[in-house]
Amino acid sequence: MKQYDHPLAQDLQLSCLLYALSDPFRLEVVCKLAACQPQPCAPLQDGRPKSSVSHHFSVLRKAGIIRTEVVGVTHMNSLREQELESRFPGVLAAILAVARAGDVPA
Amino acid sequence: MKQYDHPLAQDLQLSCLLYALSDPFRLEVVCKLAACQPQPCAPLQDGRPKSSVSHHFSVLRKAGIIRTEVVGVTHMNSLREQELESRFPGVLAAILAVARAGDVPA
DNA sequence: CCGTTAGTTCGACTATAGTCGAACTAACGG
DNA sequence: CCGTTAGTTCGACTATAGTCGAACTAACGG
Repeated sequence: MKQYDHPLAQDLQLSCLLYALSDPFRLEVVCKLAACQPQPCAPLQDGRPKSSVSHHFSVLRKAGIIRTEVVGVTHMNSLREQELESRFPGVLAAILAVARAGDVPA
Repeated sequence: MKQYDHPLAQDLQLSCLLYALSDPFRLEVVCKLAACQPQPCAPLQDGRPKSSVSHHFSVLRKAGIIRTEVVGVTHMNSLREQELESRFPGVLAAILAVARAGDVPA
């Protein structure tokens, strides 16, 4: 399998970023990635079928939020933090801070 | 017409806020409001039919981003900046800063 | 009162996003 | 090679969001 295409930081759209993060599952994935990078998709599935998970990762990838690298048989995901920070200063950081704070486990 | 109901700051959801701002028209409305508050809906219509505009204002209202007060025959909208800042510190400010920077008129 | 202004609500339509099973693909491991 | 692991792609379905015209509503202004 070839490596993935990732959009250039300069081509990213704020609307797409916000949209991608407005889904609770995707936001959670991003939070978990922020806590532990890089990570394959599997541990983040949270009980969903692989095809759904794959869809969400693809949305995050197209929004420029994550980078996926094929390493052997696993696909390692990481956040494009520096690029996002230079393109959208403060945005991801503020969102992650709030999302983490809301993560109080019941 | 009665005044509107606005959700309490503590009940707001980050996902809803991000979702509301992920629509380019709504983001633009929020930017314009940030520049000039309070403002009625009419000057922000941007050529769309009233029913569409009303829908978008309602989404922003339900997400807790704007407050609408009925003043005579007009409905004055303003951002709930302080409340959003205390509920979601830094989020709106960062998004607005980026959105404004991208507002380079052609 | 009656017209006007400002915006909402309703309903029908369209488009898009998410969901998931099934078939597929790519690379590793023995 | 052949099975396994990890994830993608496809296609069908469902649900939700946005769009807009038409009818409505609330308050003002004369």
